[in-house]
Amino acid sequence: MSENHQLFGVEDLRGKLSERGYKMTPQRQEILRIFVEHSDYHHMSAEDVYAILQKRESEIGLATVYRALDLLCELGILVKVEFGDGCARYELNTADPKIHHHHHLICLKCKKVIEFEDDLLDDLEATIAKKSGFQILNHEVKFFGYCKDCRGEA
Amino acid sequence: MSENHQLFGVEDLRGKLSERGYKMTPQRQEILRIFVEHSDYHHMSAEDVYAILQKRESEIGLATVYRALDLLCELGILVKVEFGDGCARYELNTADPKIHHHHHLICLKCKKVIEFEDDLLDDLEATIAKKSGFQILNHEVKFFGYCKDCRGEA
DNA sequence: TTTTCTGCAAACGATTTGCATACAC
DNA sequence: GTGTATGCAAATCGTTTGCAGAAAA
Repeated sequence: MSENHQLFGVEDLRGKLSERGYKMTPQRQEILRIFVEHSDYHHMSAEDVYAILQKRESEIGLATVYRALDLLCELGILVKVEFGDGCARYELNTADPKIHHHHHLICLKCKKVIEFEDDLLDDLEATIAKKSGFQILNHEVKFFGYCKDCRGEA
Repeated sequence: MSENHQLFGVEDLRGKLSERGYKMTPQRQEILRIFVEHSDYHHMSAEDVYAILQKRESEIGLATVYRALDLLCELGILVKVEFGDGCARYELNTADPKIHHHHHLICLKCKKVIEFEDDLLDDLEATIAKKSGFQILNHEVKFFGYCKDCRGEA
């Protein structure tokens, strides 16, 4: 498990919060810490986070988890992702989105989600910006198909 | 409004259904027809489809709409897309997905969804297939940012 | 005739909200 | 002290499901 300061420190959080008139609370701190500590998992749902909190005998309620996740997204600390299974997941937004973008490979058979660390969308973004006048801040790419283990059976 | 035979005819539907042991029903036919007739809109939600049916004084229930949409996706006739607003949309899957892929540009301010007709992901798919052994059947790309009208105000 | 499909209403699960209290500033 | 945040429970909303009757094969 990584230390807090590696990815996102308490003071970074306090700063971003107060910038926008929000308050620092132990709940928000702890929920963010869960993402930092589990940064190897990627994408956790609100229920996942809540389950971890309960294992720690935390008193934090599910509604607070949802509110904190929303807020952390608004601050650009987390990113919301949806895989089409009816529940949203959240991941740490790494410092420079241009550098660390990754894609999700979703297996239609076993429902596994594989991360693919590579971006290669800069050209496409430039093309789109030029043709449409759209200012792109972020993107989300999902590939659907069969993973190595399932491709034979389908 | 286009004629049925241009995009997807009744007999195509009957064929795909019976291939897999499903039955042709007027409900399924009508729901598909709505997509063909509104192919200029793209992505309609179940509620959108239901609203159109009600305007036509159809007796088709919402549950049937959901079931038909699922089925049409399973048959590869429709494609399900999610924009993160908590309700799924569906679009006609054009005959050859390799040819007609498009991307969605989602404006963070006015929530408008703009279609961008261009793909350019073949190289990326090839790279992923080679590196990960994942067999890609389909992909979904969303870009988040500000549209031409909103980019000044943000 | 047999099986699948439909419509309705009830159930469901993820997320949001109202409210009184507790806490950060 | 003031305004925001919390926890709880209830409400909401999109979607799914159970069931009895209707329709396709």
